[in-house]
Amino acid sequence: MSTQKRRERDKEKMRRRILDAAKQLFVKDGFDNVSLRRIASAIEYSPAAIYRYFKNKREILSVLRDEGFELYLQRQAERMREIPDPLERLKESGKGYIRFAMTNPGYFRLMFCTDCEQVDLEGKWAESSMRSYTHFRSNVEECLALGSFGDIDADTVVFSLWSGVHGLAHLINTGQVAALSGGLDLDPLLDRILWFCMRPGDKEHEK
Amino acid sequence: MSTQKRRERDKEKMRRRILDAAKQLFVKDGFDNVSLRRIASAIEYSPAAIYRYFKNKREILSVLRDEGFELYLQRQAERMREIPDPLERLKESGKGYIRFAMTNPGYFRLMFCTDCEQVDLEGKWAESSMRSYTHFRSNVEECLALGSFGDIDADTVVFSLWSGVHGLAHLINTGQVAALSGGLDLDPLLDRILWFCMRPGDKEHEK
DNA sequence: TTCACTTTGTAAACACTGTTTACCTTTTGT
DNA sequence: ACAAAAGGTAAACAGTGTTTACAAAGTGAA
Repeated sequence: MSTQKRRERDKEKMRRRILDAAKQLFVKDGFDNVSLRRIASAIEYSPAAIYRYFKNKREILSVLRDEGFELYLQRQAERMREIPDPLERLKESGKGYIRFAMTNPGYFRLMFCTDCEQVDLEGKWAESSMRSYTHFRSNVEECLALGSFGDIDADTVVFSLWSGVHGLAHLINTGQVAALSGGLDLDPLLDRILWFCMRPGDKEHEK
Repeated sequence: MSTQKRRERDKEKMRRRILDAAKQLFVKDGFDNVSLRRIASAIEYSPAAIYRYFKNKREILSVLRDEGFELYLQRQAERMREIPDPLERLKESGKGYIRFAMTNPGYFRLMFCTDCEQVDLEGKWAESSMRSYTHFRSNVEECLALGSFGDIDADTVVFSLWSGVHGLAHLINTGQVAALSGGLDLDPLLDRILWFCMRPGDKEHEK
């Protein structure tokens, strides 16, 4: 009867325990520096037990990544609802991306910096990240409709801004900005960078 | 007498053999997926032999990274010498960066995507990458002197452009652009992106 | 209750990893 | 000729992800 449902709940509970333990460790020490034995001992089970719930270590990463995107997307969406102006909203979402990378460096790396192969189990690059991308893209298209960037196609703007924000986050994350900016106050610099990336373009396409 | 010098040359030759084998493997399969035993068997020595020439695996990476930067810098410098206009030169160096990332994905990751900790042996983030940065920065400053980006500080432009180009390279490298651009012709898109990133800014600082 | 069957957990093994140790041979400078 | 140093290695150490064989417990039906 309901035995089966209870067992399914139990199974889900166990998966959660594994995911929580793994997330904590991955975020702290990085995917490659966490062994299954450490995850196992964190939840006080044997290493082999984990394989009853996940087919391998990569699948754990994959699920965590998806959950992370879901959470990130939700928080982002909340904040963005309060900003009616598309361009202002675009800037703010860029700031959110950077803020996320700085406050959760481990999680950021998990979500945005692991290559497709490493996480991709069934040949489809997680669709949660796809949804994040779609949100961003429609925001850009709003701006374009208002003429914020002049006469230019969406793809160019989308990938330019995405690259800019992502690259900045990545450079901060790997410690390269800190190594080269030389004790500069980072926060106002970030604002200026975002402002620069999203500065208005020419109304006329040259040449 | 000259015995000592010959021995030093021999030692250097052996280091080269190790570096060459390691580079080939690292570039093909990634740092973490290459074992010392594979490097060792590639040069037909025992694994332990390598430790007579490098203190550990990370040091091999560190040296390769440095050499890579040296080479990259040299090639870049050659090309750039032929372009007198600073802004045009800046765009071209961005293209060089992307081209490098696309034609040598493994090497790109080795050089630009390994975090400081992983390669940093003596607490100093390799100075060869620093020189690359200095080159780029002075190019930006030339452009600023000509008013190419309006009235704005160097740091903002430097980090904006660096982020943009680096981020794009990284997104291409991890397969995310391919996954999302959906069969678009990449090459002309790249041109448009670079053109967009380096579009002229306002002459007047708003607000 | 008894019985087959599935589920859940584990110890042990497998084939790896980076690195260190002890030891041997060869080369060196005196 | 001889002590010292250098170059190379097999074996071991402690670790990795994963699989296997097996035991215990829970389940549903006779």
